[in-house]
Amino acid sequence: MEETKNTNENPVERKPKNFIYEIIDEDNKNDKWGGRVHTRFPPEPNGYLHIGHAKSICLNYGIARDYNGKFNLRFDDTNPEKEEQEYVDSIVEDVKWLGGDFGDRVFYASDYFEQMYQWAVELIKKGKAYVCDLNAEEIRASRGTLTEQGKESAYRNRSVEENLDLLERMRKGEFENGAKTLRAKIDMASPNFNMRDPIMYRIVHADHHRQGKDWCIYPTYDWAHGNEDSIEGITHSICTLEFQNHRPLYDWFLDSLGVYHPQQIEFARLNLSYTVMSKRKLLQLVKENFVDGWDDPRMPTISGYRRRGYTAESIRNFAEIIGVAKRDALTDISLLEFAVRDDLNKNAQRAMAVLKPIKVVLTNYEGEENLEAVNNPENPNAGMRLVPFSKELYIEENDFMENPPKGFHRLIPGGEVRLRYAYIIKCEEVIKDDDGNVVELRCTYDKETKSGTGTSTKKVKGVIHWVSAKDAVDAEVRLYDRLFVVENPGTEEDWLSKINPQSLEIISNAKIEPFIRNAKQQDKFQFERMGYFCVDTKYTTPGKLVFNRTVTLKDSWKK
RNA sequence: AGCCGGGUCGUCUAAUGGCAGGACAACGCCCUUUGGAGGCGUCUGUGUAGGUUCGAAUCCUGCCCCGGCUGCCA
Repeated sequence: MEETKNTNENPVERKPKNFIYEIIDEDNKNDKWGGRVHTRFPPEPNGYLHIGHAKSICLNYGIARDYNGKFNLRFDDTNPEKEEQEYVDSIVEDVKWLGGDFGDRVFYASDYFEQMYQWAVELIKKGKAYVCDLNAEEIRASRGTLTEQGKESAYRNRSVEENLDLLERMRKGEFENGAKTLRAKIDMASPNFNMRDPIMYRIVHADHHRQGKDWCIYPTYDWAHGNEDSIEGITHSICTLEFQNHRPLYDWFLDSLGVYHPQQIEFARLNLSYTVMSKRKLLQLVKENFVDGWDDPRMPTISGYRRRGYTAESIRNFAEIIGVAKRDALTDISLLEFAVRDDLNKNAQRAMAVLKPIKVVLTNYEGEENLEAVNNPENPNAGMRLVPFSKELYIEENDFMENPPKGFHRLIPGGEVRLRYAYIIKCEEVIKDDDGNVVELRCTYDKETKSGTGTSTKKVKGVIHWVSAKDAVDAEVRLYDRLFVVENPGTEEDWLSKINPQSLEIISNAKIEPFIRNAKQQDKFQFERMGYFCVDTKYTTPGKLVFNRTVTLKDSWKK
């Protein structure tokens, strides 16, 4: 996202990325906004941002960047009962991390409350709004149904003076929660429910995380949102499909006020297979401890992916890959995994780590030596490192099979395999405990086969990783799997029962080559043949390294 | 049932009256001291029935299917 080059290129000449770019190109051609492009990302601070928000951030920020426009971060904080400063802080951090550059343009809907109030007064004066005494249940009952029109409120035709007086007293706190509302006077017969005299203000005696006790009436989304966009001079107000039915109301408020009127455009929200995306459900996973907080590496939150080892770059690329359209979609999680593998493959330092160790003793090897290993075959500039080698090693438990299936070309009794960057070894003896478990392999090495010397013509099919037993660093490794066992858990009645009981496996005795000792939080590695891993930010301590598996390597070996 | 929106490979997305293309996934081959990466290749699609047209994914009509809407949430 940070590239700003090619900004001289005329956007109209460029192939539009999606239907929203087409709209903007058209607007610019017609000089609709005087060439301005100004977008915004308007989260409510009632939870942490998830990957669906990332799509929206990339879209909105990307548009501003591509058209040399502006991008606002705006907190839509109109509901004091659900919003908290903790969420504000996390959102700021996540948007920045993703690369959504809002500069100093952080805004709060709550800062516009006075302006919105004045506009409400204007609407009353124009005869387009009224104070209604009906309670929630009465309003619901009078709204009608899908096929029947609603009934007009008995309070609909109060005088302007009475409405003005009542609204002022609502603001002063003279009435209980829910006792009165301010409603737009539109059309109780409209086939669109949103136009059946929607509520503009409700009475909520609650402390607001920023405004404290200043207000006890709060604007509803429909009343507030267009006002916010108008005040900020937004040109294209991009939101998700479920707001399509609200667009006539968005337009009605702004037209009735006669103020600056941005254009609302809707696109399909992201749904990802094997995950839930609703904030309500994510909140429940956190509150009821199904996961270890909002940034649990199994969560589809931005902070969860970050902690898991996803890069901002890979999430941006993912957003680019999936595109933007208006049809509902369930995006396969493999697209996201591809994006992160693609990035990490090019950039992650390689290391050898044995997750489930089994001891190998080289009966004909004495002494020790340091062997050269490539840090990143995709990047020659990453250089080389030295890996200690000695008589006693660990290899991966499942790189040895006593009774291998056809096509298995790793270590078997009497068979040979190459140790990556080292020698070819032969398994001479299998040592078992009383229960018949393999506990040690006695092997011989062929000193003519040292890696890189070209002194051997011997060829083996298999190459396995290893670590020197006395040099290895112990670490905890956390292996994650998808959080749900069904493709679309969000649509399941009993979605909590679809949680994958094996979504986390903790390995406490992994053995890693010694340079890993200096790894810092969030450092990313490819453990060769095992996958991509990063140092966990929550459980790593000075004395103990904890790694999260970001994603596996693609493994084409099938049993 | 009323209104609004939407239906293109298994998945996501292009083609805006003129060769249905790309990516992911899958599969095969080549290469490989990561069963990774890379290279090459294969497979698979316009919901349906009509109409307009030299020509339709695209325009028109009917039907079918999917999503959203009856919060003082956003």
